[in-house]
Amino acid sequence: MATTRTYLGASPEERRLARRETLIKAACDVYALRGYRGATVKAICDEAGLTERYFYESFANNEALFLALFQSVCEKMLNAVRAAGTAAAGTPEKKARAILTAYYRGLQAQPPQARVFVIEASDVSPAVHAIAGATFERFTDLLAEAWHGAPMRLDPMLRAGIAGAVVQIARDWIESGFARPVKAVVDAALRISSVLGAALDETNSAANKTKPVMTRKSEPSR
Amino acid sequence: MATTRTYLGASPEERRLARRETLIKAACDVYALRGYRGATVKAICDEAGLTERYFYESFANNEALFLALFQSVCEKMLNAVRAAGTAAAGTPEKKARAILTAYYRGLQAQPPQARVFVIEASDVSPAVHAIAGATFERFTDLLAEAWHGAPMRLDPMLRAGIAGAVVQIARDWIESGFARPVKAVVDAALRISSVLGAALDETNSAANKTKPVMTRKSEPSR
DNA sequence: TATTGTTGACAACGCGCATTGTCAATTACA
DNA sequence: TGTAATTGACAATGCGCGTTGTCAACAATA
Repeated sequence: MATTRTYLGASPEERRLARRETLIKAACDVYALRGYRGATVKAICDEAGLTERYFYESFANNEALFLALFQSVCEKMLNAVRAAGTAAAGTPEKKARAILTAYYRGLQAQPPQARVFVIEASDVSPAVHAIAGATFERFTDLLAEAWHGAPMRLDPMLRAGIAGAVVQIARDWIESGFARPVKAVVDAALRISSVLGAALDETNSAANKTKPVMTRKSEPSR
Repeated sequence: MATTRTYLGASPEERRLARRETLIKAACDVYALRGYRGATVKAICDEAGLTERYFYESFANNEALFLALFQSVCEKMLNAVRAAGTAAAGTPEKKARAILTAYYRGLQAQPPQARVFVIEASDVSPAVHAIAGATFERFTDLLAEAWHGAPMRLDPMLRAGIAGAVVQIARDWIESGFARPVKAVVDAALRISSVLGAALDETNSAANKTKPVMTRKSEPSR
């Protein structure tokens, strides 16, 4: 029962990876249709046209699949957003607007996925929660950099607040069925994120090289 | 099998309500200890010293109990916060600070409950989600009123953003084990909420009596 | 004290789903 | 073409927990 032969023109590894991809795509559809909670292993396998055995061949369980998918989605989102920020020339506000517009447009382009990955993801599991947190730390750093013009140390609580605002706006927008134009959504997020410009100017005017002396005792990241 | 006798000095209704209260208190402890997901009906009943029969006598299911408890917690929180805002005299900023301080202090006073009701509550069920949403609409209205000096129509997206910021700051703070002083937390939230002052002055300078003419097409509440 | 409402301990059933196992049909290769 | 790897369909098991039901022990009233 070794696994060594080519089959249908593909090596064992190729077949395994192909199945893995098939499962991921199927899972994405099922998540979008039923939500993560309602997505049973069987439903995903049916959608993929594969059996449970091949599910467990590539993933320890449903959560592991979701985690892999979520991680990839987050990376893509961050890349798109970073690119938009880099491409945008002009005032800090224009850069920040470009970042936020890229984010919300990305959601609007994939409504079912947006629902799953923005609204449901946070409480799928601690691991997913951690990825979401790290992703939005980076997202907010990009925003701060846009407003300030250079990489920036941010107060963790302020960063959390901005991230929370951006995400909550996304949630409400998604739940409303994208009832409002992107511009209105971006405007609200932009207005809130603008405190990054002011806040940074106040507290860290020259703190991007030397660490501030009055730093807090500890910094539990999340 | 009518239920009419006094028993241990209490009428049937009194006994039923006493059991209900016992269950609610027990549930609160179990939620705090294991989280909502880990709180089985049996665990709550064991903690209460009652049997499952009496659970279903007062609640349709676990979620119904949580909903009742959550609703009461939200009401108390809003009352406390409203009182703090009313009591605080002085500049808009001082009023807003009083509101936020009351909120975060309230969380700090009950760490396990804070974890459950701030972090877990949102995704217990759609009904709970709705309560949470409505609560923070009102919370943000209080903040806006503090900043502006009078009740105010708020852009829904802006309101969502502010609410998201306040809550996300709370979440991070709780997950850090309340690592930072309340003042630092309040400062961050206050800074973000300050856009309410600016935003309202811009868009609705005299709109608290007549509805603004340029109102948006529709307003899907959430 | 006898009867009946009331309570607590606990068994029993059902359901959904994850996870593993069986077996015949299909495909590659010697 | 025959043998062994590979696959798909599907049954079988196990587990957790919600929910309902049983029955003996306890308390109140006539």
